[in-house]
Amino acid sequence: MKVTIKDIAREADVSITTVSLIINQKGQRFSTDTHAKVNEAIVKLNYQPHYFAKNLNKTKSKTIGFIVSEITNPFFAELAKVIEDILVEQGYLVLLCNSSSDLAREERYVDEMLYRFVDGVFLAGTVSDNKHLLSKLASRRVPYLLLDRPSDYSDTNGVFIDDFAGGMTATEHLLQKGHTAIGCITTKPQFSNIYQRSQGYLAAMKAIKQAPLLEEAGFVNEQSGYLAAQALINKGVSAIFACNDLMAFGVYKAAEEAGLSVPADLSVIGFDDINLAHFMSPPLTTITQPTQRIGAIAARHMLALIETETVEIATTILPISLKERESVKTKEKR
Amino acid sequence: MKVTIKDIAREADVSITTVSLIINQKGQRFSTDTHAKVNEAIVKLNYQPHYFAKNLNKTKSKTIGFIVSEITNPFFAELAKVIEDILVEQGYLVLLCNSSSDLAREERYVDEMLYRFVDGVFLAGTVSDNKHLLSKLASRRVPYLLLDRPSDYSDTNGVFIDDFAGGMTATEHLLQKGHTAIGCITTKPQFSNIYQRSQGYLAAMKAIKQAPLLEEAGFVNEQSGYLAAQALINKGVSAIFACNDLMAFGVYKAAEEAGLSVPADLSVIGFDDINLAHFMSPPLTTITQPTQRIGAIAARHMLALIETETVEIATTILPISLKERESVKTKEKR
DNA sequence: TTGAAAGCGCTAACAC
DNA sequence: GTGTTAGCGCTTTCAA
Repeated sequence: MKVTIKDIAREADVSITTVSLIINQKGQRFSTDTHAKVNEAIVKLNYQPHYFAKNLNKTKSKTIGFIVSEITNPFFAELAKVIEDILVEQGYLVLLCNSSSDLAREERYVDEMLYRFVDGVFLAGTVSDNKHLLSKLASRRVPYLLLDRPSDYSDTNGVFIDDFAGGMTATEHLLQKGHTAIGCITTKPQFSNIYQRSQGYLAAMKAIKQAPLLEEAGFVNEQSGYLAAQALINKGVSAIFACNDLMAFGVYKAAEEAGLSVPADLSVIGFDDINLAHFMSPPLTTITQPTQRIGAIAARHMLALIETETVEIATTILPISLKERESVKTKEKR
Repeated sequence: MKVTIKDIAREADVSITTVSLIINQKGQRFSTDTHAKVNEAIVKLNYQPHYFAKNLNKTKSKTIGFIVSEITNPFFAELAKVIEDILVEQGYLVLLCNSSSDLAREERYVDEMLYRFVDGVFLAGTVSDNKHLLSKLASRRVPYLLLDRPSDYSDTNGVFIDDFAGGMTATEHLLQKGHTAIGCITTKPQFSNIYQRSQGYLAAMKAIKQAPLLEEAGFVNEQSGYLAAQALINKGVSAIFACNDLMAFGVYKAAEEAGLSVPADLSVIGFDDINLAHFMSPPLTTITQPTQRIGAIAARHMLALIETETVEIATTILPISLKERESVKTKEKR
């Protein structure tokens, strides 16, 4: 059967307390000899601690939950990967769950995670109307960190970017290049951060008194972007700001089908700067999210929250930047 | 503090045995009245079972491990999503871990998963030289299922596709379209399934006595595909078979930089049929993996393995199909 | 129909 | 320096 601490104690001819303390690095007080005997027995019998027994009267598990709205969106996959790398390095295992932006499912995940005594949970791009869910976490005193999309309830720990500024930057870039008939593909206000990007667009358009051409996509994926782009193209835009890179893929497709060449006939700008943006034809000009930094800061912050046991509120907003590639061209005057 | 079974027993004025049995649907023998009392108490006190205590003398955890070689490859993200959807539906939680094709890391994950008493583990696209890892799983009698890439040790449960046939199909399609100078971007033999695709290519080329032009990419991503494509283009190919869709992105880029238009000057065919393939410019002709089916079969198989407690070996090989889009064009005779 | 009590493997307060 | 022992919350055997 399974080797237990008892077997080690018998083998090393000491008490189980001794073994337990030595295993948990709390055995300074024991003689070198005792240490040696115990360690030998552990190796000899190939002892492995028992997860459930070890944690029975603890509330931690060296496991961290990560709920993501859409794992097939490379932006989230890249972010999850960065964070997991750091956390694994620190001895944690990550329970990565895909919610498909379904609030009920997110709550279900939180329940399951709480049941399993996760040490903390990340919520990346999840539904923002999540008061109930967050209060569950809070009442169990489990630290959580929101990523990408803030909650509708302001006082939450999280790492975000300045979406509004990103939207403005993207739009201003297009404006600078001489475009005026600029369309923007946004989404429902519920996807608050993405919606903010289009608010930035609106602000930039308003600043120079240009009429905005906003199109609301159903989801924030390629297909939605494609459909919305068709509508915008019909309205005669010369440039489109897609509120994420995935939707920009859809814009490229709609342009091609309409016989429009990017960027000669239609300029396109995205948002996120996923790895693939560089490999699109033409390479996509986009707003870069500092994914590595977001991940690094988030992981460190989580570790701090877990280890210090303080559930302090701290929000980090990281700056974005414009990444110019080849999908935007100066609009020629006629 | 936490509400325990003891509190319920006191509240309902029965013994803890009674409560335990009723909670675990083993209380047929109790009176309706007793059932009612217990259930009321559970609701009233908002009782939640204690994960660690409940599992203390069990070897299951309603958690399933999923090790994936590269979560940022949409193919794996899509596959993981399909499987997770089914498993969650069945009451399991998935421990999704990204290994970046690092064997040591995969072993580490297996250890951690075993430590946490996962009910089973999926290995998707992981390193095939994994005898040691698999034997750990086997000796603990934890069912596992390989996906995408078989192990170098034949007798493993798994769901795969016919990679060799896929490679042949892709190549034959190019041949049929009149191409003869066909390059193929493969990878190291260690990535056995992807390598098999290029073996299919080689077989198809050999069958009509055409000299193959194989280029080995370092990794199986966009950048590697890009570099390999440059080399192939320099050799004057008129068509390229990229052994996965991600590499095809790199081919598109290399073509563009070389001033070649796809498919007019260069035909390209991929492998996997990720969602994005449809949105590339031009839409990528590729070999379709039946991701939904793979996932469904794998999930069902895993559930069966877990529930029947039999660790039977069964390998499923699913057929692939050619998905014609617009990246392949008939080669004109000069 | 119901309950008492042993025990799962480990931790930690306390005693020596 | 080291060991005894009482739990942690739950399941399960056995007795009533």
